[in-house]
Amino acid sequence: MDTSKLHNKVVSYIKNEIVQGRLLPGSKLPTERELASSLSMSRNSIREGLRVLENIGIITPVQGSGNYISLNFDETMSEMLSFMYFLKGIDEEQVIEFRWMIEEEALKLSLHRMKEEDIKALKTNLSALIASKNEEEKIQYDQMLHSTIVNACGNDFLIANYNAFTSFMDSHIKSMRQRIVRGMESSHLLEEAHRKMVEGLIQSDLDLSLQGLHDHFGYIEQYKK
Amino acid sequence: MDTSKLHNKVVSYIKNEIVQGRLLPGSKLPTERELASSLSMSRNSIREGLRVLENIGIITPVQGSGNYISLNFDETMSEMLSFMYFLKGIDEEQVIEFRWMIEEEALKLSLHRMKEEDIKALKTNLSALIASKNEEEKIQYDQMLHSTIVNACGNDFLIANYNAFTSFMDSHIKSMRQRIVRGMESSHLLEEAHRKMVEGLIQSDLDLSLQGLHDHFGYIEQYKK
DNA sequence: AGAAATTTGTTCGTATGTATA
DNA sequence: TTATACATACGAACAAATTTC
Repeated sequence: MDTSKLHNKVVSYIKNEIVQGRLLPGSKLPTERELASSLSMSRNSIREGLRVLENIGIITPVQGSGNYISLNFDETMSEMLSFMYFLKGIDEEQVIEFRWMIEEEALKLSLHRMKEEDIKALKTNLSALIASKNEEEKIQYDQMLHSTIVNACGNDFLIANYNAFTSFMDSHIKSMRQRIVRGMESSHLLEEAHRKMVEGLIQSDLDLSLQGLHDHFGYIEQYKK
Repeated sequence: MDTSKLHNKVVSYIKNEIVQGRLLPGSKLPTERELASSLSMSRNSIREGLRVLENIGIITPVQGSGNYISLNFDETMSEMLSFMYFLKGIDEEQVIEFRWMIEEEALKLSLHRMKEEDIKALKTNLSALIASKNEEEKIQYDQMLHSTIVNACGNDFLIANYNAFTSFMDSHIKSMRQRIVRGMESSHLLEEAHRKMVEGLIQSDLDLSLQGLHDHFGYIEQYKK
């Protein structure tokens, strides 16, 4: 870490306190004045460091009370992805392509790692998806179903990536899910794709699951040749 | 974006300037005093906002000169991944698993997207890997070869993820590459794995490429059943 | 080459709004 | 309700690095 800037002193200090187990989620940090005193730096520099920690998702400041350990990185990652999207002018095909990749790999992992409650949740989501009448509901249950699958995969990096990406998609390309849902010529095809995914997961049938995923995203021809 | 805090004013202001195309990479921001004046806030608050922008990777401050648009998110992502790694106590198998997933998907994409120069670079890397005598060199060329493949895949999200992850691995689990290299019982196996990957890519033979990748990471039994 | 001006880095002091006991 | 503790915010000043003349 860059130690040339003074404000990074408090960043690495707090990080280290967390790593050492002396600060846990919910813990209250020393007051800004105390930090300034103990680290021998001004309160302004302390505050600049705290803004970095806040931005990373490590702390949450509460005026009048104090700074608290929070530990939620998804939002920051999502913000960065959003900005990348704008700046690089990334086209939507790349977005779908990436989402497809993540979900395919998650599917492979979840196949053998799903717990009873995950399967139960999947069945519920699928039923709700099929039962839902309007597009808005379909989109909602579609999202929940995919999220359930990925969050059961057991790989924290993959999960964090997906959650950040999902949050990014929902805030900046809201219409994407809608277009995917509409892209399935009839709602029957959409239901069928999800049914395959869920059935495959329950029966540990990878090919069936992947076929469902393929049906779901398959209208992108560029990917997978 | 949270607008309750004053310092976020400058964050959204600069972001918007970039999105509007009025600030490009390399552009110099108005001075802190100018920003303070034009946004009607103190220099201290401006600076807190600039620390956020710096942390995201949007600007790079230069003492005595100014703040400049930079746009490199890899480092921030890498830092967050690092911290996730520490905090969640993620085991190394998950790390390798995630890397494997990324590389496998990148391989599939690169197979049809590699340019002449990429193939040339691959051949060079492979030769250098085979020719290298000591372990340190092997590790270096191993890294370059994998990086070449991923960066040819054409998906910016995947590439950003890989670069962040690579940077994270190299700074926190330096020994991982070493162990992979040593994990191949003889250096012949390591060379063979890479040869398959490169040959497969050149001949558009996906199975051969994937087999090479599998040989490379295959000592993890948990993944891929 | 060197001095002056500019700009970020850092500090101190002060005032205000919010939370908590 | 009051008092205390705390984060939020401002302004002025000096140090250090860079740019300009």
